[in-house]
Amino acid sequence: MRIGEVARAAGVSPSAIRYYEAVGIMPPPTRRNGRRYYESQAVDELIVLRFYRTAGIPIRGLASIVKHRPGTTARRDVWVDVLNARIVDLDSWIEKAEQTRAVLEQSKACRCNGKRDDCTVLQAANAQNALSVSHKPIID
Amino acid sequence: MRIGEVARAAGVSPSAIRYYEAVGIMPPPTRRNGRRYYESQAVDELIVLRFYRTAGIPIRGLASIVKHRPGTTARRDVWVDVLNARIVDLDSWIEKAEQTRAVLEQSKACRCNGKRDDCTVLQAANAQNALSVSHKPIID
DNA sequence: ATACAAGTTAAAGTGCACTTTATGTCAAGA
DNA sequence: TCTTGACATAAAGTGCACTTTAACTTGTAT
Repeated sequence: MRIGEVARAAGVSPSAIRYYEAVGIMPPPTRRNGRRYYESQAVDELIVLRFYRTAGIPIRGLASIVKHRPGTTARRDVWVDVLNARIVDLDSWIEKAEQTRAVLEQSKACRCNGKRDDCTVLQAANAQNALSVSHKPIID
Repeated sequence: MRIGEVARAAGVSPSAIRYYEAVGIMPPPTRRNGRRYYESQAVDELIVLRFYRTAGIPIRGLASIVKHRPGTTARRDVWVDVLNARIVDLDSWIEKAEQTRAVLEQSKACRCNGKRDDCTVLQAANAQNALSVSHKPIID
């Protein structure tokens, strides 16, 4: 299969596939006349990659996760560790998002009309900012 | 107050304040000898801005939300609409994150050893990718 | 023979929200 | 007076994950 067909089958763009190859998370396929030719297995690899990306695992993290994936010369424990790390991140992110949602909801009730001490938004802001542990985006 | 003091009090950087002014979400303060001098109220404004940013509202969205904030010549309904929109976004994001977490958890059990049909990761990937509604990061 | 789709590369562009840098000005304390 | 720190600006840089562009080659159908 050539790159276009693989791309359609896996639901990613050809340029993304080339990019994945360039950064080392997809193995370079065989070439004929300069063109890339893939085994059908490559589609599965890309589907899994897309899954990990959708799950918010950054490209940097994928390098190690791809190496230790089941079905390769793998260390399952390494792979599971990476997944667990991501799950922990997701959990803390969800917690934070729920807090934020609550504060947002609460602040809608603000009727301060410019009076600082009546301002629910400002109170919420102070509360929220106080406990703001920095969180990076987990999913995009 | 000069910019440094305001920045410390609000927990943002001076350069961020200048940036907010440049993009129009902070009003330009008075100047003396070229320097910015702020009223103490500006600290509150910045705390609220920081709160909105932490809640994942992008700069673009802040322009309209700032204009209609309580205590200004505001239209409360516009402001509440923007907050509601963000809450809806957050909700769908949280739902997605929880799904992803579950799929990640489930895929840890994979024992496929290279056999395509036994691969829990691939199955999870297919399931997840099938329902992937595109979600932008809500919080950073 | 020729047109067209699909592939190739390197390099630059995108979007977001700032930060960093380079260069210069201003006010106050020793 | 001199130094220091805080401020000013414009422009470029950062990080991430690709995408887009420009210029070129290849395979296939008519």
